[in-house]
Amino acid sequence: MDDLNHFPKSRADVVALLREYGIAPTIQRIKIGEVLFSQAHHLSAEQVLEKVNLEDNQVSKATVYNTLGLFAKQGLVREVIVDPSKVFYDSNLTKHHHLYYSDSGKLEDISKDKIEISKLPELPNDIQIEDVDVVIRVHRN
Amino acid sequence: MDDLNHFPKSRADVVALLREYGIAPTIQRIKIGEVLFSQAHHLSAEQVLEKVNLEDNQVSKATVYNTLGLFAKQGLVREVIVDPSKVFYDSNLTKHHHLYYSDSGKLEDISKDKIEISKLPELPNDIQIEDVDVVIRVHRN
DNA sequence: GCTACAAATAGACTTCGTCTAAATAATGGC
DNA sequence: GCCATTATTTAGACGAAGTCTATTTGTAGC
Repeated sequence: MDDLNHFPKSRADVVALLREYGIAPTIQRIKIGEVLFSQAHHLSAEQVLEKVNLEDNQVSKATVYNTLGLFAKQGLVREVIVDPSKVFYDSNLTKHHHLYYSDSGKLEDISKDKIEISKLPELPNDIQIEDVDVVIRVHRN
Repeated sequence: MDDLNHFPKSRADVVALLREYGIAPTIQRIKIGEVLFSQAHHLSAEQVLEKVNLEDNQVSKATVYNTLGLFAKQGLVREVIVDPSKVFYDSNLTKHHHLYYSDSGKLEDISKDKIEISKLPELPNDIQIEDVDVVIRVHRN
């Protein structure tokens, strides 16, 4: 598999990425993908909606929400739940953790090698782990 | 300091707890405290509102939200942000982590000794760490 | 071009949470 | 105790994020 985390991605890259994750590439999905994968960042659904419709109203709210949900389900983006008021969609496909500024609402990545979890609990067999999220909540003095 | 985590707490216990955390014990705050500290659990604001007003309408919505916010600010309860649709208030005062079932929305505690974080990133001096939250997101097969 | 299914749409609606302005305690000074 | 001041509570309007429904549009196979 090629490097999944080069940014920005061309339209063709986005189409390939969608296919790779089993998602039929429609015009709207490609557009949303281009917004997400233009760089490694964290966008709320509302921000995606806004960015997608900068020129003209082209993608509806329902489609943005549906598409982000689909992307997340297929593992193409990661839902980051740190802000009580909205979900962030993270286009960084590599494993990593998060630093959240509760005063400003800003969200930053922490690379995987900066945090080490040396012990995890045992879980029943019928339970699937989706993710182990580490969030360091901070604020400025 | 006495054991902060015996449940259930009497009315007098709740009053003492509020005082200990610098919160003036009003009728409404005591009532909300009694609901929270009747056991170690995770309640949403709406659930607290409902439980507090089982008999009669006694505490308003605004007061419940204000009070939970105040309790959290003073460190009396912990806000747990794992569910995209609502905040949970955790009455377990000891350090611990969380197991979240994304299918059912159920939230469980994981005791501190089951997870070991052996390395954390260095952060600038002007930044205060509020919390290091570890959430294991799982679902049933 | 038909048929059948997948995807997108507008806009109403729900839910959680916040805000405002007014009423009701509680507190300190005397 | 009485007044002035401050803290707390309240009802209900409001806002933001996200969901739902019914309809329309697009697409694939034939």
